[in-house]
Formats: sequence, C-alpha cells, structure tokens
Amino acid sequence: MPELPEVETYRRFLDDLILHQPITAVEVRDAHVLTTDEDTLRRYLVGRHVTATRRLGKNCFLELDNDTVLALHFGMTGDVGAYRDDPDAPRFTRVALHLADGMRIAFVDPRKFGRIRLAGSVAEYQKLKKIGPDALDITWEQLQAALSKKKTLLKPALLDQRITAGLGNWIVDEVLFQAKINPERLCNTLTQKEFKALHAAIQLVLQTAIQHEATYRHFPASFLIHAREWDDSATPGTDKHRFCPRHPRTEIEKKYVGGRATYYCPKCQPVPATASETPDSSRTSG
DNA sequence: GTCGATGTTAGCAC
DNA sequence: TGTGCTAACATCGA
Repeated sequence: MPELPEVETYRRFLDDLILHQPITAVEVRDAHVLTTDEDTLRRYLVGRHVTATRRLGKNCFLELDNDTVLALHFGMTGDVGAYRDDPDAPRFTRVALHLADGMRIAFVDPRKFGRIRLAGSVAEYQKLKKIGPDALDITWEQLQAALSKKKTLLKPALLDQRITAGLGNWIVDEVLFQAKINPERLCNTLTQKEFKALHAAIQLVLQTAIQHEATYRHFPASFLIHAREWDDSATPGTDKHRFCPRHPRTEIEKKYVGGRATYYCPKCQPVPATASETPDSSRTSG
C-alpha cells in the first residue's frame, strides 16, 4: 500500500525504534530486494547507528553516522515490522536489521518489488532517480509550472514522480475527485483556478491520510476511497460504497486511464467538452 | 485455473 | 525529444 502517507507512517514507526541503536547484524533472507550487494551493505551498516530518518515521496531514508543513507522503496506491497525472536518475524520478511537492544526491524515485501540500497545522501539519490519535489512541499505555482506545458493526460502526469513525488494510484483518484477535475483532462488545459484546487486537494488528501495513518476505512465519508473494491468500510450487504459521496444516486465509474484502474464521479468530474464529443444538453435536466 | 493489484522502468512505435 | 501503450518484475489473494 505504500504511497506517501503509508511511507510517512513507516518512517515514524522506524524513527521510534531505530534511532541511535547500534546495528549488530544485517539479515538477508532474500537478496532480490537489494540493489546494493549484501557484503557492501554489511560493511557500511554493522556497528553503525541511524542518526535520523527522512522521507521523500514514497522513499524512506535512514541516515547513518558514517555519511551514508539507507534508501528504502516499498514497491507495491512493502511494509515494515518489528520483532524480537526469530519465529515472530513477519511473514515475507526479506531483510532484517538487528539492533543492539534486541529489537529486529523487518523489511517485509510479499511481491518483492521493493528495493533497498545504500546512497551517499538523500540529494544524491533524488538526483539519481530523478525525483521531483515532495507532494507535501510543492507549491501550486511549481505544480502549474511543471504541468501547464505538458500535453499528456492529467492523471498519468500526477503519477510521474519526476513532476511531484509521493502520489500513487488511489491518491491521485482521490485528489482529482476532491478537486472535481476529470482524470483525462489534458494538463495544458487546466486553468489557474484548477491548479489551485488541485494543489489544495493534494494537501487535503495527504494530510488526512497521514492523520489516519493511512487506514482507509477511517477516512471521512466525503472521500472517494470508499468506492474502491478493496475498501471494506461499507456495511456488508449494502451497495453504499458504489455511489458518489456528493451524489447518492450517481454511481462511481471505473475505467483505465494510462493503463491504471481509475475511479471517478461522472457528475463531479465531467469529461471536458471537446469538438469530438457528442453534444448532450438534456442530461442535466433531471 | 483466472484475474487484478497500491509501483517502476524498459522497450517500442509514432 | 515528447508521448502513449504494453510488458515485465514476483506473488498473493479473491
């Protein structure tokens, strides 16, 4: 589930457990998630300790006391855990850091799309991976500057970590719903007012998600997230979650935009009128 | 057995 | 160079 709010939650979890604890061992259960080879990792980590944790977009960093950082990317299914005894290691633990106080920090990732690597600094990693400004830090002017010259569909552009970092598939849908903008709008057709609404929606969605530690079912009823199939907050046996929070009789639609499953309200987020579109003025009369 | 999945990146066609 | 689409990664769970 790791988008920005989840990764921020992971970072806080790690911050509570790992700071200033000497690392006594690096346990690699599946080297597939390593981008830095196992021996190098051990050489730089064992005997060191973490001085600070940081986050940029969906990446989490552990800053070490030897001018290096351990960069964690959680892929689609990455998570963190803590345990003390081997049998208690979470299922799908791929790598574990053993700490001097006996705690073990697990990098958990069933699908193994996550990656762990060593870097010189957060800035170096950011440059290497071409990561843009964090979605919580970007200003509306920056957002407008980055998007207004692009001719692409809006949703894929917002998922592009080079434009702004941290937005993932469900968050973009939520942001566009809150901003009342159709995911298939072209970036260069947005008005200044819409860029401001987009920016405000990014702040709202991310702050709300972090506040609830990314637990979807606790999100406000005004959020689109409850329409996603994997949401289980709707009362069993009801179809409540299928409808728009603002239009109780309008069903949320699902389609693929840029190859990604996309949920939106056809009423709140109307498709922009274009020359090719069939004129239809009777729809609003109901 | 089939299908889809929260992310990222390479490859290809235009 | 910019854009869009698809597949691939590895695996789980519905």
